[in-house]
Parts: sequence; C-alpha cells; structure tokens
Amino acid sequence: MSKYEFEEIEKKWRRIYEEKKLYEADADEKREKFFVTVPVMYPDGRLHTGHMYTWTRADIFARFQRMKGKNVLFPQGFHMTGGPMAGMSLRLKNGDEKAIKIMKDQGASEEDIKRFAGNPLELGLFFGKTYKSDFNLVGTSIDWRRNFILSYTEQYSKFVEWQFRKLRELGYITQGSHPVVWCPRENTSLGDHDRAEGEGESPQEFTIIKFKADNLILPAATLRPETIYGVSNLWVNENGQYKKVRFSNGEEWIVSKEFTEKLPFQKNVAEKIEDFNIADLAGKTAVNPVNNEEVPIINAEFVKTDRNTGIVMSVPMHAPFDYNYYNKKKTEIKLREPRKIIDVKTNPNLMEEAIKRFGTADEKELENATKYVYKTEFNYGILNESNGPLSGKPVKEAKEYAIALIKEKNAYDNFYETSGEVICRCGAKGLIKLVENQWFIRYSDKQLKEKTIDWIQKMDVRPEEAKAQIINAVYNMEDKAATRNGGLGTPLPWDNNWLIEPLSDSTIYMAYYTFAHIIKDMKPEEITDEMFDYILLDKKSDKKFPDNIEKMKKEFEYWYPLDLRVTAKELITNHIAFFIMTHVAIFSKDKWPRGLGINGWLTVNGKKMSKSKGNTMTIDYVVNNYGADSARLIASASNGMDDAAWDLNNINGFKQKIEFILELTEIMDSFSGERKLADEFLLSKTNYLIENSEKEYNSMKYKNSLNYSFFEFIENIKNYIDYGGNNKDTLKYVITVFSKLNHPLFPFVTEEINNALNKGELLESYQSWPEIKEEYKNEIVENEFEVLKQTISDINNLVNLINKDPKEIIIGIAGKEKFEIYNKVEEITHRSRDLKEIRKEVPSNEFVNKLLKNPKRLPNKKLDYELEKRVFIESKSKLKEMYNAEIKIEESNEDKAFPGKPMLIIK
RNA sequence: GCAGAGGUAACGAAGCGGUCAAACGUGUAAGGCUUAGGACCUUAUGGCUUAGGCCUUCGAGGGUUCAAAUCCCUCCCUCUGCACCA
Repeated sequence: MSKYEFEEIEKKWRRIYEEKKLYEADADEKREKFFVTVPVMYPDGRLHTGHMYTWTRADIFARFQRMKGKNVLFPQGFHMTGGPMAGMSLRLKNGDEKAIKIMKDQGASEEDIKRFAGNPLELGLFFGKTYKSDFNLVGTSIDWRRNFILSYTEQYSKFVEWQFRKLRELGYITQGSHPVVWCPRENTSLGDHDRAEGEGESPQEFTIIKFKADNLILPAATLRPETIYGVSNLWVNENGQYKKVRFSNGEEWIVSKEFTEKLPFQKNVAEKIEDFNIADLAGKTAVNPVNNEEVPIINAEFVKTDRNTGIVMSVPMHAPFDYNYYNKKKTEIKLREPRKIIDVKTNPNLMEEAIKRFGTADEKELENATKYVYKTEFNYGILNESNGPLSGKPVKEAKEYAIALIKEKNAYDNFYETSGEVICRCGAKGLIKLVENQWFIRYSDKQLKEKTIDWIQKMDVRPEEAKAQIINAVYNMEDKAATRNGGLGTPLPWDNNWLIEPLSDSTIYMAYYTFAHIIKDMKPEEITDEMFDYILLDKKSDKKFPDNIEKMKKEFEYWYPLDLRVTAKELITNHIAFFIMTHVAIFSKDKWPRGLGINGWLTVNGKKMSKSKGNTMTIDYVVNNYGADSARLIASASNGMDDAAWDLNNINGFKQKIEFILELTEIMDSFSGERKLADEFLLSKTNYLIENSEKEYNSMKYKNSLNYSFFEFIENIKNYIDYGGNNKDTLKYVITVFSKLNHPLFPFVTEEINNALNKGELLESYQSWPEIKEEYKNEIVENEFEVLKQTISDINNLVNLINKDPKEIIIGIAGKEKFEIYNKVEEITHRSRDLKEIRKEVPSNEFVNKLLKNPKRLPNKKLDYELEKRVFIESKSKLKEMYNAEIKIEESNEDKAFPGKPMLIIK
C-alpha cells in the first residue's frame, strides 16, 4: 500500500498557494464576494487545538465558497485592549514564577521575558507572530495583508474614536453611576475570574425604608418594599455593634458597624460616626413612614449585622424567618397578631403550609421555606385590601408602586449588596462599589432592540437553534459600561480619563478589515471623521478625496456587509449581541451582518479544553506530528453548538482511508472493464453524496458532511469494487469528485489526489465545486444494490448457521408477477396504508397475504425484476470468489422468493 | 432567579410520525493477518430462537393516531450562558 507522505504533500501545496497569493482578495466587481471573519483574539500565549476548532470551521466555509466561484475574504486581526496582556506583563515584571514558567513553556526565551516585563505590547507582538505562522501551518486561508491590532494600531484608534462620536451623536451614549463587585484591598473591580469564591454573584439592589424613632432614623433594608403594610416590628441584633451616623443633610442613622465600612463605596461620606448602644432602643417603638403605625423594636439573634444596615423590617405573615421569631417572642412579650397583606387564591394558608413542608429546625429549612413563599407570592399573589393605595395590585407589579409611595414620604433610599459572598483572590471580602460618571452604551434602547431582533430573524444563523438565544440576549440587553480606568485601550475621545473597554471597541471593526491594508500607510493625523463618514456612511462631501480614500471606499462597498461571523457560543450574550446592535445603530440596512456560525467547546476525554486545565495541544505540535489535513479533522468533531469531542485516534482511520484512495490513483490504469450496473450504482450514489454533503457544508454541520463526502463515499467505492466494478472512467470521475468534496476540509491531500488524476487548475483557484448530474440519478439501481448487499449479509448469516464451507449457493429471484404486485402495493402506500383499501386493488393470494402481513413493513421502495436479476448475474463471479462456491442464479416460484429478498439455498 | 439545550444499547452519538433493534464511532468477544505486539481486515454484541423467525425497548406517567423515540400535556433529572469580564 502506498504511503501517505503528508509532510511533503503539505509543504508542496502550502508553497504553491503562497506563491499564487491565493488567499489575498481584492474588490472585483465582476465576481460575487463572500466575507467571513472570526473574532480577534488576545496574543498572550501559543494557539492550541481549541482555537483551531473555531478557525478551521470558518476556513472550511471560506474554501467551500471559493470553490463555488466566490471571491472570498478571510482576514484576521488581534486584540490588545483591556486587562489580560497588561496583567501578564505586570506579573512578569513582579517576577511571578508561575507566569514566567507559562511564558517559557510557550517558547519565550529569557531575553523575551525580560522584554515582556512591564511592556505588554512586546508580549502581544511576539505571540502575534506565532499566530500567523501557526495559522499558515494548518492551512487557514487568511489574507494577512489586512491584519491589524485593536487599539495598538493608531489608525484603528482613529476609527474607534469616530465610532464613539457617531454613537454619541445618535444618542446611544449616556453617563451615570454603576454598581460593580469591588475588592476594597486591591481597589479594583472584581471579575468572575479574579474571585477565590463567589463566582457568578452580582450586585443586588435593596430598598432602604427609613423608620423613625424619635429623631433617629432606623433604615430597614429589604428586597420586598411592597410588603411595607405588613410590617409588625423591626429586628435588631444586640450581639452586634451599632453606630450612629450623621449625614450632611442632618439625618442621623442607626446602622451596624459593618455597614459604616461599606458606606463610603456607595454613599456620601458621613459627617460624624459614633458608637451606639442598640440595647437602648429595645422596648421602644419606631414609626412606619408609610402608614404612621408604631411598631416595636425587638432583639433577634438571627439578624446579620454584616449584611445591609443591620436593621430588618419584620413581616411575619409573609417571611418565614420573621414568622418563626415573632411566634417565639410572642411568649415573652405581648405582641399583636401580625397582619396578612398578600392573598394567594390557590394557597389560602401559604405560610403555615410552607412551615409544615420545610420545617423551622435550622436556617437551611427556613431558607427553603422563604424561597417557596416568595416565589409563590410573587407569581400568584395579590395585595389585599389592607394595603392602602397599593391594595389590589398583583405582587409582580407592586414593587415600583411601593417605592414611589415610600419616596413620596421622603423615606426612600437604596443600597447594593453582593447576591452572595464574594472573596477576592487576595483574600479580601468583596463588596459593591458605585462607580460614578461611568459612560454607557445604551443597548437597552427599545427601538434599537426591536430593529435588531427583526434583523436577526432574517439572518442566516448556523445552527438554527442559536437564533433564539441571540434574540433573547438582545431582548434582555441592558446598558453596557463602555469604559474603564486601567489596562490598554483607546481613550474616550471626549473624556480622556477613561479608556474604551475591549468589548466596546470591537463591535464594528470588521468594516476596518476591508481597507486595513490601505489605511495602514496613512498618517494618523490625516485620518478624519469626515473621511470615515464618506467611506462608511456614504456621506457626500464638497471635498475631493485623494485616490487612496476612494480606493478604501470601493473596498468597503464591495466587501460589506459581512456574510459570516464564526464564533464559540460563549460570545452570544455579549459580543455577538453588541456586534449586531452596533451595526444596526450606525450603518444603513444594506451593511448589516448577514450570517453567523456558532459552535460549542472542544472537549478532550469529556473535559473542556482550556489552558487552565492543562489539556491543550499546540497547533504546531499537532501539525508536525500528524499533518495539517489530519489536524483539520478537528473541525468535524461536532455539528452544532454541542460540545465537540475530539479524539486523536480518529486520525489513524483517516490516514488509512486516504492511503486507499492514493493507491487507487496509482493503479488507475489497471481498471479496464466495461461499464455495468455497478457503474450506474456508483455514479448515482455519487450524485446523492454531492447533494448531501453540500447541504451539510452549507449549514456548517461538518460532522455530517464528512460522513457523506468521506466515509460513505469511500464505502461506496469499496462496494463498487466488491460488486465487480472496474471501469477506469467511472473511477477517475468519482475520485475527482471525492477530492473536490473533501477539499474544504482537507485542502492539501485533496489537491494532491486531484493533481494526480487531472493535470489542470488548482481546486482552490477556480470554480471547482462538483455539479450534480441529473442523468446519473438512478434510484432503482441503488435499491437493487441495496438488495445485493442485504443478500450477502443474509448468506453470511446462513453460512454461519450451517457452520461449514458452502459448496453451492442458489439464489432464487422472485418471478416477474410478484415484482409487479410489489411495486403496485408500494405505489398505493403513498395514498393509503389501509390494508382493506390495498387489498381491493391487488389479487388475493398467498404472496399478497405475506406482503401485507405487517402494516409497518409494507413495500417502501421501487424494485425491478430485470435489474435484480442483472445485479446478481453481474456480481456472480465476485460472489464465487467470496465464498469459493458455485453460484446459481435462477428464477424461483417458492414462497420464500420475495422481490428484494431472493430465496437462498446453501448446500 | 432569567434564558437556552438535552435525557436513545456498556459508552459517545444519529434518528424527529410508517423504510427502526436503532446509522456512525468507541469498547468487548471470536477469527484472519503478523516472529510478536500494535495497526489493519472479517464477524458478533437487547431477549428468546436458530434457514433468514418472534418478543420487548428510546427519563417517568398520561393523551392524539390505523401507526409514536418522533406530535400534545404533566412530572423527574442533567448540562450551558448571564455583562463591565475576555
């Protein structure tokens, strides 16, 4: 068997592609275009197979479109905005051993690491270079002339400035304060990945209701201000420390000591703070500001002074904790019956029911009861007639009315807490900081959302299921804080204190690719808003622009809109939503993006592949050891958004099959037979495979397309040979089609196969996608070969049964009349499967009884008496070879001889 | 909490009203090839049968239909994403 020398083959074709500059695409009005991108990535380490998964998926589509005759642009930029690179550089500067080891493992020298320390750009440029060579190695068809680096390329920063001024002009920028999870020790926002504990916790807003006790204010914090009419008392905890805080407006608040520490991060700093003995308040009363009711202040050890203010309003009939304590206290102090203010029709005694069901033994049980009560009341509860102006409101809607009412009484404030405990990697407890003067992009804009969702409905989303998720993401979109204080990035043009953060400066940069190779020769100061208005928005100007700008406009107008953006699913709720919305906000409709391709994670042995898990393989390792074409198998590891499992073992099977095809091309001249039924079978099948693999390529379901274009295809070629096919023209045509169908997936080796058979143009460089030939379609021949296959399997079974080598095999084909009845029944089933109906139209005899025995197994495909005979006669010599026995083909009148299932006698 | 996806053989996974005992892959077993191992090839792998037959399954329960893994309802369970962070 001929050896598959992948190194040589790949080296050769890589060189040829490069010499012909096949991946460099320019505007060409005469040709239809296709523009595909994958999001930029951070060059902060070597590329690994996890990256390769997404990029190869995009590359396959790019090559597929090239073969369909399109002018394809696939550019790639890098991203250096934001924290990660700056963070790594800083860690190197601080001599962090772990960071240094990571760099060394990825091929950086001592010298390099010294350069990276404190200079994140050097680090990015270093890995940027490895990215280019790795992508080239694996055959990603990128036009590198258009590469640029987000927010490092000065010309690009001009583009971002234009984008932001444009957004502001259009009214999509606002300024305000914004709660973020914050580390008070490191004085920085605390993202999920910086946390030792509390991943996924976020700021939660509490309403503060100011109860009055004499001249003091007792600020009770609650998530349910709508229960204000049900308050029976206030809880404080005498085990905790409290303070008296005076604000500049003269108000004096009694709050826990812990609260005073959090206060400066969200409110104006207090004028004066002094100790306060909370026990002094015990037995006194406070006034509910909404209904002026006097409620007792009671000590309760369950109150947590490190959450909120340390003052809790008690609503016994609607909060299990309160209910439980209130009933206990009732035995000590004389208390009035608590008031029930929410009715749930289906559960008239909700509280008793919850207590009975979950218990009161410990905090956990009470928490479960609380969840149950809150949920039920929220969904089905109505505020009853004891709720003053709130009476009759469903709980779902009551909150905003309650807040308005509390505000009216000058008793409202608010405070943010983390939704659960957050601990920073540094060990400090996270809290919420209200960042002031933050700039936002108004993605919450209703009209923008509507326009975007309308558009997404029309987009080509692969797989289709992702569409609902994207629409949902847009629907739930809130304003996005677009700036930050540290790291790298483009300064906000009108407020230089802020840098534009990385998810906001990367929403329309795909447009920049269209002219990146031209604008890079311009001086930044030559680049103006007027110019971008002209190029991107077709805004006419009196000014006559120089040729290079006219050329940029031409490129932009030719390539835009983007036809396909390929990315992993974790970007759906942020980047993909921002990307589409910003296009809708800024560009005219004919420039909005047309297609998306979403994929899942790549997994290895059931685990997600990622650097932090240490289960990655670098691209150069895989390519050098297995070959680029083999490595590209990775793209067929899954069909849609499911996680994709990749297994190196698949590569062996792949290579084996490639060797089989390569060998066929070498011994092509030895096939010298006539055309027979087997040829008709293979040609018909080939059509079917073209049709199906094209469909799967189109929806980016590469696992399926590989099944058709590769595995099933080869199976059919093998069957053809097994059935006695040996016609050179057929094989040459079929293997050429094979090389074409598989070219997007395996560009190098298919080019080699095609080249061995047809000295002509490169598959990559002309309209080479194979056409379906109607004249080759022959369904009945395919069916009859299916019969042959099934019969061979039956013979095998029978030979096993008798457990000796057969001397003679008699194959009895059913008579012509049986075929006629069979086909007749098949025809009727298209109209009716009612056995009575069918019987009306066919003679009644033993054969028909058998045929109609099982309504589930009625004839389902057309067969042909003459063809069935010929199929067996033409494969006779092969069968003889297989079993080393005499083969007799004859017509049989026996009951067992069925159309599509010949009678078998084995002697 | 909100949203999305899903529960099919030992496992991964396809099928999405009749071609289904269930493609394809892995694992397992037997045989072939090989000095040997690996790789590769052939066959088997729900149960009962053993001349090509029958029976039972697709998270659980109910319903629609001549026909349901596939459509509808209820319940149980699993996974993924949720923003200032790339």
